[in-house]
Amino acid sequence: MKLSTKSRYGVRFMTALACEYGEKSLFLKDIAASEEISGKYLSLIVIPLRAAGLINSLRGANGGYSLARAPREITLCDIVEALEGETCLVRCVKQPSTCDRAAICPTRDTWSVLGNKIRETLNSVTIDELAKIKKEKNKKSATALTIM
Amino acid sequence: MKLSTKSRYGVRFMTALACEYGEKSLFLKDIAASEEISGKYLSLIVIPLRAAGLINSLRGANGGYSLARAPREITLCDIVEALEGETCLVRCVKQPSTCDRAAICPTRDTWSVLGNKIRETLNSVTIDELAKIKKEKNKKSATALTIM
DNA sequence: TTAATTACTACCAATTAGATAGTATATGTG
DNA sequence: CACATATACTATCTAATTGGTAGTAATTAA
Repeated sequence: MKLSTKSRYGVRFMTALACEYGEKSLFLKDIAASEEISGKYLSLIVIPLRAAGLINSLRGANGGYSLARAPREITLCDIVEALEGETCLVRCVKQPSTCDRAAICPTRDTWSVLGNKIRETLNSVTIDELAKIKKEKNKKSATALTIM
Repeated sequence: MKLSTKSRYGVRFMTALACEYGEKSLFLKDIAASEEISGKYLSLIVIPLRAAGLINSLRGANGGYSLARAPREITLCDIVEALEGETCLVRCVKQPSTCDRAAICPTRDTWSVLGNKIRETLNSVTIDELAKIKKEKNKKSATALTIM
């Protein structure tokens, strides 16, 4: 029941892109630097995000990444599912054939419901909101530094 | 985001006990046999359940396990937290000191909310309900066999 | 005393997580 | 065209976790 760093880094990457949506595309290395994440590692995380159609990328000099659609159209569920594979908690929920007890199992329904609720919650948060929070917090910490 | 077999086995163990609550205590090996779980492995899982005060145990001949309180007073959250340690998705939610970005982090609040919702959902299910479902399903599969 | 049961400790194999490294490929610019 | 710079891809590595086995100690009813 731990969220992998892959998902967390992915969300941070996407939020960074969301902050500049419509303005410009960003270099991976810059995001990695400002988020204090290994660039090489982040470059692996980015691949499934592109495969899922969440981001656009441009190679070569002055290339970079940008969101494939509006921040308010991208939820945490999109990101986590792209990176985590399936969000469902136990395999038997989606693939009953993998467990011959599926028909008798009293808990299977419960795991299914729980999985749905988790997806629901993840879907209720868009990176648009996260970007706003990020900008706000950045501003605050900036003025805090100024005062000091 | 996968639920460990430890948690799943633990829930099945507890549900089996709930089915006999007030009637008798059960031997671990019998539960292991009927649930098709390795007895040795299950005997490890049981330890934290006892430590959490969810079950009583009696050693020696005619010993066994029984629930420490009524099935409707035991939720999935009790079991999962006993076995999984903490249900929270990211460490920084409970221990902000482990991440020096906690104050600026825009996603931390989200993980916190998600964790609460998961706990809420887990808490909404008691093993009393699971025991009822289990008894029902067992009955059905029994009659199904008879018909055949 | 003995058989049966839980309690405890140690170990082990396979998988996954979290990276690092190097190379290939594309592209804007001089 | 050449070159600097960026993404794309593949391989590898280490540490932690997962899922499980094995053996022994302690307890208790008969």
